[in-house]
Amino acid sequence: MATEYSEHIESKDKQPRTARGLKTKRKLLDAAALEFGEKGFHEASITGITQRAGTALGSFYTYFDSKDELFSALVKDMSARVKSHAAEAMTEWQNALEREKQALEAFMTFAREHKEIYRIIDEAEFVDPASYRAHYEETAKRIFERLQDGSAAGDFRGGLEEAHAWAIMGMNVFLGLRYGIWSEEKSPGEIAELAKSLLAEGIAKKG
Amino acid sequence: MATEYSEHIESKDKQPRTARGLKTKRKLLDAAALEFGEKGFHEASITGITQRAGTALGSFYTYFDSKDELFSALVKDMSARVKSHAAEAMTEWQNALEREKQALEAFMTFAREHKEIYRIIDEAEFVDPASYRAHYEETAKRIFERLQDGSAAGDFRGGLEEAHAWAIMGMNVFLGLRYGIWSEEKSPGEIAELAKSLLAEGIAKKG
DNA sequence: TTGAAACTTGAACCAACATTCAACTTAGAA
DNA sequence: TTCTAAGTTGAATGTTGGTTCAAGTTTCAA
Repeated sequence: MATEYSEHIESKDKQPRTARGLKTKRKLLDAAALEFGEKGFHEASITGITQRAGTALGSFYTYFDSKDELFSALVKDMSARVKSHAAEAMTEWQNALEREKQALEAFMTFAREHKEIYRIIDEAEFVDPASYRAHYEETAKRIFERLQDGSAAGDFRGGLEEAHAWAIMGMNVFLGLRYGIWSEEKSPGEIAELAKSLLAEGIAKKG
Repeated sequence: MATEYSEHIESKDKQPRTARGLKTKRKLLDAAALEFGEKGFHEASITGITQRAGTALGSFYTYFDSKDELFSALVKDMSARVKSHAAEAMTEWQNALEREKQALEAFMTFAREHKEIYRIIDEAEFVDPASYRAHYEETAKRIFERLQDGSAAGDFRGGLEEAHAWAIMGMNVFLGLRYGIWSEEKSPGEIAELAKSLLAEGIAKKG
């Protein structure tokens, strides 16, 4: 899983200046995502990261100021990647409801390919609370905007609030955890379809 | 907030045998809930806990085998308390939809009074994964049973699955975080009503 | 009243890392 | 080719904080 780490990951004056340095930094970043995903922030060690990366312990500090700073960068990166992955998956759509389905399906697919994501973002609640909060607030805002679009387009009813976005986000996160990470007994498509119908008409008996 | 800690908290041979011991243990438990809730597992220290409790460092080990064991007990206790608090709030109900509303409202009220709960249960993902999983699996199972009851009673449609329960749980957890812990700009009643209508009829435009 | 069990105390121990650093190697511009 | 900046290395440092323990105090049943 080759990954592109974006600018926010670069700290002030620790940018690699040669091809060799760039390669080393990328190895460290990828190793760190694995290590943190597997062991969690506190159980993970710099030694473990540099061992996975195949570099010396000291090299870590050539590119990062601290363990916290690295983790923080990783959280922001993960957050950005979920976002862009979902965005890509929602290019063509005719119906706002269908679009929500696509968003969940894309998220679940991404989660299956990057099981570290839950551990890293969840642990940010403790290690980097600001990023944790920012991640969910931004995600909710994005969902809310889609809801408003949907209302304007006549697909959704009016009067939808920020809270509806939070409800949907919570639904997505938990479905992703249960059916993306803990087990794969149901496909993202199935789960997304089920969520879509819940969103469309609720679960009350008609009549 | 005086709390009752239930049996699972007692470890094999470390039960207090006198009134004095019982009192000390309870002080430690309450202090721990605060300390963990405030700082999280790793930032919290035994020293901090015993200081809050007003006991000597060594006393901690008269009642607990380790920091992990204590945390584990606390997670199970919190989980049990959320459960029983919700159960109490759902005594009288005529309609399954109304009952779900009551469950969420009770949960949010509980969360506001015990803001530690999120940090403690969330951090269990790292410190005591088995308890974390058990908490959510049991909660989902309980919701699923209510859904089946509701279908049988003719309030909910048929064909509801475990995944619906997970979706509802996720919704509740995130609404609780956003409007119970992060801000209190909306009352539990308002939020619960909003969730009820989402659950009842979804958000698609009728017609 | 008394003595053994229960409980309390906090200094000392110890292992686990995060971080530093000075010596060394490599890259690549001039 | 040469020379300096960039990068690499891993042993050593230092701190933090969980856990132990031996000496003291309190409880309470007999």
